[in-house]
Amino acid sequence: MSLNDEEEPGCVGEKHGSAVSVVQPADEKICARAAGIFRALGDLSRLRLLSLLAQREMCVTELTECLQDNLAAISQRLKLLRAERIVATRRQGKHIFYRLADSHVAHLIANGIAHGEEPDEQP
Amino acid sequence: MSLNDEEEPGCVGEKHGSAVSVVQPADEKICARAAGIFRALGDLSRLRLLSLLAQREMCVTELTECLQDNLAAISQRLKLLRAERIVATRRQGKHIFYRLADSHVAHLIANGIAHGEEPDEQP
DNA sequence: GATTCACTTGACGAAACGCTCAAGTGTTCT
DNA sequence: AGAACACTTGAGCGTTTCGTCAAGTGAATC
Repeated sequence: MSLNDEEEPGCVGEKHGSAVSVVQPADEKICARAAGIFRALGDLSRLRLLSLLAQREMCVTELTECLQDNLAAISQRLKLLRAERIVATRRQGKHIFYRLADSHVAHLIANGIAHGEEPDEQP
Repeated sequence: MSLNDEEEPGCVGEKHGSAVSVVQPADEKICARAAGIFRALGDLSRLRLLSLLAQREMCVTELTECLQDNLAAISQRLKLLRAERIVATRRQGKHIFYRLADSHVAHLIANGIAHGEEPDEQP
């Protein structure tokens, strides 16, 4: 006989081979958009940049100073973040100011970093 | 004279070249951990998988059915998600059940997908 | 204890990514 | 108009990532 308490090895009470209670993943387009955002946030350099923009609006030169990095590299990162509509821009004379595009993105970043702060959780 | 309303082109009211009000990015380790999590979530296949685990615990075979994909591919994805401590496992006889590792991760995923649902926001 | 089921893992090639350099655009100042 | 400033962009290149295949592990069953 079987050693475990379950009546059968079937996962959800259904026979294994049959696709009876197949759970559907979230809508494809929605998932793709979400994955795009997560991918954009999933790079240390970009996330550092965003953690600055989460504090306040900044122009590219200022970001370059704060991050101590190559101007072109930062511009490339901003380009990607713009493409994912994670940041928005505003021109003022010679400067172009970047900010987080919306509050939703801001929350996502804040939550992610908050999670990063935690030592670990295991209930 | 200048065409814009600002008194000077300086970004934050400070002269541009000087690093007076240099904002610091979030702590390095924390950022790195957060970026790691975001990177792991930033892949369509993995996010689809996680959107299933957000609904309930599942074993690998069941995930394979739901996602209609190669077993080894899914196992590799799970390996990565395990390494980032985004999912946790539980063995029961021959089956290994996967679930989201903690509620924080669950929220992050839910928020990301919720954002993906929105048409757009521009205040 | 040998076989089957349910996975996991290592290796390899293809594709995606991120950085750097050099050149280009747009705006302001002289 | 020309020079200077503040970026942006395209191309090239080394690195990383992903999926696939074949082989390996561990628990249950025969």
